[in-house]
Amino acid sequence: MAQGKSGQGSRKDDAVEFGTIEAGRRRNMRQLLLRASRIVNRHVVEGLHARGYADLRSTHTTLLSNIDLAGSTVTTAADRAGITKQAMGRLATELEGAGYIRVRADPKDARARVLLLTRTGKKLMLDSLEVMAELEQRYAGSIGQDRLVAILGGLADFVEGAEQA
Amino acid sequence: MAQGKSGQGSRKDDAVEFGTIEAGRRRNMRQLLLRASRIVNRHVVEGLHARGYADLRSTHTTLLSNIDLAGSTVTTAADRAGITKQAMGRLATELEGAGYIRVRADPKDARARVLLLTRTGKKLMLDSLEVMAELEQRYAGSIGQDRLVAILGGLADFVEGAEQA
DNA sequence: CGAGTTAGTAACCTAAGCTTACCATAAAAA
DNA sequence: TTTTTATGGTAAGCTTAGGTTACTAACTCG
Repeated sequence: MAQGKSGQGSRKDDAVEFGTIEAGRRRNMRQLLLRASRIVNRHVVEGLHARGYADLRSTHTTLLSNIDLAGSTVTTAADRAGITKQAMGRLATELEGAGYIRVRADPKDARARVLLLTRTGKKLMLDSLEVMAELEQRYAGSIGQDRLVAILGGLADFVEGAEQA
Repeated sequence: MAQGKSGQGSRKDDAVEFGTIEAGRRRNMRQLLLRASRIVNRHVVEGLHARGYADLRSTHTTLLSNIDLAGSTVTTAADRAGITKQAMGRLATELEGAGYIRVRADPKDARARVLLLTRTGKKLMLDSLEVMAELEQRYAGSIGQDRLVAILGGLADFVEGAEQA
């Protein structure tokens, strides 16, 4: 609960210590992450649309960036992406319907369905990599390459560290 | 995760250049931000619940961390938070119903509604600041204080820079 | 004073994921 | 070889967090 410091406000209603509030208000980690990811998501969608992928949403890249060229199962991709297999399965259905991936049976496991890129899907993959690369360049130009790298590296470690805990 | 580029690169279907894909696949900014913010959100909720605020969701701190102690209007808080006033208005309704804030008419503007913390709300504010402080300490312990600071500072500049563009 | 702007609300929509429940197959145990 | 348990996947529905459109009431400025 509250930190038991002494100095307090004069009015009854203010009988709570507030020395630290303004400090805490600045750069709230939760809010920064939220806003940053909204910004990036918006930019990714814009970039994709600008390249003619009108039917794609940014989350579709979650599948793309988590399958191997040789093909990956739904569960594997989901694990890598850090989402449930149901969520990944839905992405797969959508991308399959749009012709970007095709789904093959796994010869070693009749339960598994292997996702792999079609020709169109590979083009999409390249384009989406390009979108991200352009965005990162733009961001680097704005806040500095070194700081961007620091963010990405730090975030990667953070995510990795926090997810096994 | 390796699965190098050496697969079946010779088939017709693979006639697209893929040299850069593996590189792009690592540490995707969009995905990192998304996962990191999910993690932090979850931790915030856990921390709040652990302190007895069972009825709160993490987004409620979006209001808390964007109003002044002297009171702020819905629109001001929304602007600071980077969300619409409708969204902030809803948060205000919820927090008012739960007794954490109270809403007063603005003497200078009959349209405006000023949000300010109740006694309980101030306690909540302190507790939520404490939650964040603890989390940040925990994160600093995991990835290092300096890297955490770099992330927060970098993100703050990123958000600021990107939002006016 | 009237035109346009701003604070706020209401109703509905969207995105992205999660939970619970279930089936079919595979792998481990008995 | 059965039985049991774990795993890949799907389905249906829920949750979170926010946005869009549309509107009212009040403010501001020429």
